[in-house]
Amino acid sequence: MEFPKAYDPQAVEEGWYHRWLEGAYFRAEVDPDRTPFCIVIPPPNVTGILHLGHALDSTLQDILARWRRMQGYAVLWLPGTDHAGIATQTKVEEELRREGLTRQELGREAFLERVWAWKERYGGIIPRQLQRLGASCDWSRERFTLDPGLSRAVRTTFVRLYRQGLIYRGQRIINWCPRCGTALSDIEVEHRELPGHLWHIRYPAADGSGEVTVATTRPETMLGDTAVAVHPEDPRYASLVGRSLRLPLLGRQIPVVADEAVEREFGTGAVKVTPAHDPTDFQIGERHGLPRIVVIGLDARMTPEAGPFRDLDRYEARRAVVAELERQGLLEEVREHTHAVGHCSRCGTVVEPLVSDQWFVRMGPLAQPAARAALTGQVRFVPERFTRVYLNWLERVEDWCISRQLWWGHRIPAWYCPCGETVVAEEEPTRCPKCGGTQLVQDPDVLDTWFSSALWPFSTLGWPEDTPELRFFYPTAVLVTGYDIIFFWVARMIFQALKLTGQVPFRDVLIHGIVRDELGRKMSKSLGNGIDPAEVIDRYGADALRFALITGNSPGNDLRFSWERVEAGRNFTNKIWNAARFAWLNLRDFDPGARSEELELADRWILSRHHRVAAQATELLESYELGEAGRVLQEFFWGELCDWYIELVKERLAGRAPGRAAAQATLYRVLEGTLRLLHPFVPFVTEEIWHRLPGTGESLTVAAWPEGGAESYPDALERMELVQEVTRTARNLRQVVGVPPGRPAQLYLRADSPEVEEFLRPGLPYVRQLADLSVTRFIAAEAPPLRSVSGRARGLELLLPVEGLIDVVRETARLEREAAAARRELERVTAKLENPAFVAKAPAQVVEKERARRQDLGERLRKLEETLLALR
RNA sequence: GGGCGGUUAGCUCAGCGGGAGAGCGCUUGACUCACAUUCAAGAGGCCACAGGUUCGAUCCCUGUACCGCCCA
Repeated sequence: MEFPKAYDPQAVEEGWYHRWLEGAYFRAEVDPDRTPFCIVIPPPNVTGILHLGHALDSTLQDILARWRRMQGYAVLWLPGTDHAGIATQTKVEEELRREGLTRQELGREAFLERVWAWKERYGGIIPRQLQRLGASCDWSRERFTLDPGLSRAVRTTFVRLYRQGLIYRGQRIINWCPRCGTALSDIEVEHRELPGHLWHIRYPAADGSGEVTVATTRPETMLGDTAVAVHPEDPRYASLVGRSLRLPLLGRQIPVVADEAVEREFGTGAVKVTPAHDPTDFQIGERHGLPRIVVIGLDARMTPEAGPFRDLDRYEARRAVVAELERQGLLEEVREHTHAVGHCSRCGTVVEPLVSDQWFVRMGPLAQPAARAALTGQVRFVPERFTRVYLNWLERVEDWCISRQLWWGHRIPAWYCPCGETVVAEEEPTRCPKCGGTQLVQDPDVLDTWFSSALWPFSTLGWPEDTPELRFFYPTAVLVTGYDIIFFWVARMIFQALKLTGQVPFRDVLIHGIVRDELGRKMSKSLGNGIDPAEVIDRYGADALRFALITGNSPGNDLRFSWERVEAGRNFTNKIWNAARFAWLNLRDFDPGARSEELELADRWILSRHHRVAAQATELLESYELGEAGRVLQEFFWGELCDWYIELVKERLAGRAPGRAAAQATLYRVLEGTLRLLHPFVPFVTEEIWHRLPGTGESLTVAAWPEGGAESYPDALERMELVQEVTRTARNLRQVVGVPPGRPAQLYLRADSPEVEEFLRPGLPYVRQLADLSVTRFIAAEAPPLRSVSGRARGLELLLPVEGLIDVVRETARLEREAAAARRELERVTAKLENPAFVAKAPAQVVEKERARRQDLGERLRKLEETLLALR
């Protein structure tokens, strides 16, 4: 077998994914003997492509899934996509437009065939990209929101909620996107602050006695005014309430009403009321029984109700209305004014609030239990602060408009009879239950895509059937998603689950931030700053991308993408590869089954560290601190296993020092165990390496997770810490003196006490080896001074003899810097210890630590001053 | 207007009651028999500001400033 010097992800990733699929390691089975662990993927848009946000989201899920799988849970990570009503339909309509066609010309049936064909063509992209990322989904259970089973779940839900009065059809104000030609829910509207104007318009009294000035940002809607409202406690207008005004331009009489919704400070304190075109006005209209006059149509043009302004576009109408008011002297003033304007979150068009007949979900009765589930901890948000975001939304949520004037989606299961009867049923009714007529016509609209997504955690498991999967895997363990869809999706899943299954859909919700570009901007199509995960994988490998995405940021915060981080990830995978290569070269004659000989200090140290790190990683994963877990493992692998242990065992493995077999056994155990710990984070490189080691099994994906904690040698940990400190100081002295690399140096040690000397003694060969020293020798405290440079480690002094002259000036400066630092520290520590409150109240352990520090600092300072004196 | 997050090394970010950390960048040295996608040594920080709690605050509390996000 070959073991190239550099890791080449291209050469192994695809092959491993295939073998994982062949081995069916990701296949989830209902197994009552094991604990279930289920994650449903947030279904991406079926015809979309994977972006870095998905890559982050999926990596987090994959880490959890792989980790739990290794722990022995029955893991189901269920993949799938949603039909993304507006987005997909829009794409296909664009394609039609290029052919000079519209969907209306094509007709509903033929159009839907086109969309399905489109879905077949592009629907496989995302799953393939997830596979490249290494996602350990159970593809045999892949779902699509328009699958028959999931469609049935949608119909069942609709009918059930309708019968309970939780779904109704009614005339309410909705957000209309004139470009998409459909109603939108409140959260599909993005409010953007835009500069505009505040027009002050005079409305004369009907009887000619005076006038009222109203302020508005949308003068064109005045054509639909059916009242003017003032605050009931506003003394300025108290006498006006109940009187009539004459609406300018159209001349109809409208009343002045008093309503608490009016803000007295805004404009003049009197507002025009257009119930058909403003949500607040709609509510005022409801309270006062005002008529609703629709003056802006679905095409964003003025309706015949607008009289002389009919057929004008809404913005043309605005200009025309303002011009006419001005001509008639009714425009009192115009002020600059910025205000929030709603835009379609899908296409960016300014939405038009207007009254129309739509289907709604009554939110009051559903929101309350959903809030309680979070308050009682049945659903737990991680990080916790997102609970508030969720609760605040539920508190003030309005009824949810679920009908869309689209063709691509779940058709609303409601049929209308000419007799006026509405039939809501799961299956198409043959005749009207009221009049027996057969002229039933189905509602032409479809449901909001999120209506089906809201059922995802249980519809994918077979609901409304009582399937074994549903019974075993539901409620799911954790949902992983971005904070940007807490309202759209998370909240809706929770209230639907509680209503329909009587259970929460998941116990935990792990929220992450969004991935931004290198400049911190949101990635978007219009900016063209998106980065294709496939390109990153091509260049650096999936493991490098995964590692870059999950380290260096904290849960719930946004993450800035950077190629540098990916490069660092790639370097890490290469480091893992090469450490394994070293092991492989040195384990050719190793028998994992053989009894190992006695371990020495370094072996006991690295084993202790390994177990401690395993325990730490497990804890961090349990608390969803995946990035921190990854960081801890990287730090251990690189900073301890490679930089210290492997360097140390080189002598033994090469036969230049005794204890080769123990070194082999330890290296093998620690490396093999750490590969397991790293596998959820970087699955490809670890799997590839694992199979190159002797005595390993079928696949790392199903190898047991090392829980850690077992084997620990506290003395080895402490001793190695001192070895490291002495080594570092010795290396520093070498550098200071300018001993050329490769030329062994001599080092003398002067311990503060015999205990320190004894403690360090077993580690001395390590120091010699690592700092490239020919001799290390303890000398007595009173030994005559040497011509040397000195440094200090805890409890002892290091002396590196100098041949010839040393640069007295430089050395003096260096030592003075050190002495100054030591003095500062000593003062701080002394002040602390002289504070009786500290000694009395701080934990004994802390006080003891400070005392030891004072001791050591005092010693250090004394030695430094001695040396400085000698130099002068 | 309400809420949330951020302000820590040149850059990007971790840490969050007891000696300020990482990656990248920078300086110096080394192609040392796993790795130059590397190794060793080093420079660099009143942890935004002002109060408070505490024996002790980068960390907890209150407020201020600036940046960003969400909701109205």
